[in-house]
This record gives sequence, structure tokens and C-alpha cells, in this order.
Amino acid sequence: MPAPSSDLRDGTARDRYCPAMTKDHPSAPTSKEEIVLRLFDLFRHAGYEGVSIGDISQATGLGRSSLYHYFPGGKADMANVVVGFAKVWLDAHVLAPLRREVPLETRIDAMLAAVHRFYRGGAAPCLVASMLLSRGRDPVDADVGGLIRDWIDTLTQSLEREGSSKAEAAERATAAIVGIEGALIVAQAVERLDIFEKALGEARKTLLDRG
Amino acid sequence: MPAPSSDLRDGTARDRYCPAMTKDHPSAPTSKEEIVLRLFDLFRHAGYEGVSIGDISQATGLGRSSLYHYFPGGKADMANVVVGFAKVWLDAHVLAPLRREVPLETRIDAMLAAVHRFYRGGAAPCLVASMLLSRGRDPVDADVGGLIRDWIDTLTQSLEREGSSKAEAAERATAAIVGIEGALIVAQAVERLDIFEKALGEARKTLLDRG
DNA sequence: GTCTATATAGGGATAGAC
DNA sequence: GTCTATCCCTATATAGAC
Repeated sequence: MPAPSSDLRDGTARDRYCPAMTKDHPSAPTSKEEIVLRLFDLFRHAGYEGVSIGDISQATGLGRSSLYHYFPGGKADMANVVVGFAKVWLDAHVLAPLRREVPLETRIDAMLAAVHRFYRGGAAPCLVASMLLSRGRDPVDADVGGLIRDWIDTLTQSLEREGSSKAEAAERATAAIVGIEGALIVAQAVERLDIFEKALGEARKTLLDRG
Repeated sequence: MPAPSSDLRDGTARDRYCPAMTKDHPSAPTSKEEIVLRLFDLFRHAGYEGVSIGDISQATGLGRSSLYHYFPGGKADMANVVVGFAKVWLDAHVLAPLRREVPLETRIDAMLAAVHRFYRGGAAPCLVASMLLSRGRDPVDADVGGLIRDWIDTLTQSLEREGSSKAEAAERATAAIVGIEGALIVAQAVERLDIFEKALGEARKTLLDRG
């Protein structure tokens, strides 16, 4: 498995040079945020149990000692930080636009653009789906399901502001997210990214239809 | 993680008593099909890397030696057999009804009933989604994505017989399966099985709407 | 077929020097 | 902060007796 870059960096993240970069990983490691981004990519692709410290060391270019320096709690710590990062990123880029005081269409399109970026056009799996697999067997205590819950809730509230009843808004919000999550699975299973693109379009229709 | 029964047994599977049943697992093991059913449950819930031989031994009540007797190829062998089982079950219970010469509504309802049973009303994850996680890193050579591909193709053909164009039939078939797969993820993430039930209803509408 | 015992590798994690 | 070396546990898999 290669270690693709997430391209989820914020403008605020000024990369700094890291002298530790040495051997058999694709490119130089950088800031702590960059490290977290690579961890995020690993966990979303392989789940908690599917990622080894060796994988992480290779993907980041950091030795074991460095990793345990940044994450004293070990692998569980890393996973929790990754979930926290996802929560922050989701809130900043996907949910925040939904709370703005702009037309519904503008809000939805902003959300969908962020979603497209977040999942790399359907090429990157959902962290929640990947981390759900080991729930109950792993030492990760972060609330992964809460990411989906927050997303549904915020989207529901955004639709309610347009006059929909709470029940109908919740139904549409849920349906849209169900379609996105399902498209990620199916697109990867049959290796057809157009399925994800199509699903985003369907979600848009679901959310805007006589909004 | 408990070891729930799949309730996917065929009528043809006559359970036979197995003397090896001994210690700390929920109920007596039985035929080889019963063993595969338990493996299926383990892999769908935890993925390939998330299941250990110890887990399997406990869930089946079989010692390591017995497991390697039934599956000489070890864990990879077990996973491949499980994927093969899923393929056979899917074909027999989900796809076969779609090929029958009965009204479309009858075909779709038969498929949905089987799907409901297959996923235990949304409580059981999709094997494909779980096994996709380790693809490329594990020794499983079975084509897990092929399960989804076959499903889409058979459903598409079933819709085409009703006069839909191939393109539209494929779109609807894909959308229905996307909704089902997504509902499994979301339902488990937010722990609301009604989301899965609702998704089956939506799939039905998608597939039958002016079919 | 199943058991006990074991081989071998890889996992996560830590110690202590630098 | 990073390195080297190491500890300890678990994992898969096998051998050989019954």
C-alpha cells in the first residue's frame, strides 16, 4: 500500500523541515499535522488493527522512539488523535458551511465540495467505516460514530431552516449521508469512481429538491 | 465480541453432532457449514486482520489442529471459503429470485427479503466492506468486489427486462445497492437499525418506480 | 479429528545513550 | 527528538502422539 498524501492540509499548516527524514518512505515528513495526516490515511485505508507501528514508521519516516515521543499513549493514542483530527476537519470544512447564513444551495454545494475533497473523489475510504470494524476489541475510546451523528444533525438543522419539518429534514439528511457512505463502499468494491461522483449529485438533488 | 448465529443456514444443511465441543464458546459446533457460518460472522464483523485464530477457535469450539484440518491453508483459506460461501448464498437467495419469470415487484421483494435476512435487519455488517479494508495487505485472493459486481449486474438485467434502457437500469441498480451498503454503515455508526429498514424501502421505490 | 507442545515471526512498547 | 537494542506478548502455523 502506498502512502498517498491526503491533501487535507489547512492553509495554517506551515510545513517545517524535519531532519529525521531518512530512508524508505515516499517523501520527507514535516510538521506534526503532516504526521497526523499520514496516520489518517493509514487508518482510513486499513482500520485500527490493520495498521502496524511498522507501517506508521515507514509512512512517516519516523522511528519508533519518535512516534512514542509524539504519541505517548502508543497506537491507541495515534488513533484517537486521528479521530479528533477528522472531527475538527469535518466541523471546519463540512459542517461550518452548513451553518452559514447563505442560500441553502450555497450551503449544500460548499458541503459537497468539502466532502469531495475529504474522500478524494471516492478514492479514499471513510475513517468511520474503517474504524467501526474493530469497535469493542480495540483500545480506541474516541467516539467515531459521533462524526456521523454530528454530520446528520448539522445537516438536518440546515434543512430545517428552509421550512422543512424536523422529521423530513432528518430523513433527507440521513438519506444523503447514507448515499455518500454507500457510494464509497461500492465505488471501491467495483473500482469505479464515477459512482461516487454520481452519488454526490444524487445527494444534492435529495437535499435541494423543493428544499 | 459475542458470536451471534447467522441464521443463514440452508434447509439442506443437516446439522450433525460434533464430539469435539468442549469449553468456552456459546453453543455446540456442528457441520462444516455451521463452522463456515461462524467464520462468516467473525470476518464480516472484524475484517480479515481483526480476526485471530484464537477468536475462531473460541467461536467454533474447535482447537487449532481441527481448524487446520478443515482449512489446510490456514486463515487465508478460511477467508477464501467464507467469501465463496457468501457468493453462493448471495446467488441462491438474492440473485436467483431476480432471474425468475415473475412480475418485477415479486422479484424485487424477494431480493429485499433475502437482503434483510442476510444483513440481519441492519445489525450485521457487509462482508465486502469489511474485507475491502485489508485488500492488498492480506493473503486473501478471493474476489470480494465481485460480489457487489454480480449483484449490480444481475439486478440491472432484471430491470432491463422491464423495458428500461441498460443505462437507466444500471443507474437504478447501482443506486439501490449504494443505499443498502451506506445504510449498513450509518446504521451501525449511529446505532439506529431503523435507518436500514428505511433504506430498504427507499431501494424498493427506486427499483419499482415506473419500472 | 483432536490433543499437547512447539517453532517462528511480528506485534506493541520501553530503556538508555546521544 | 532520534537512535539502537531489547523485552514480552500474541499471532500463525506445524509436528507428532493418540
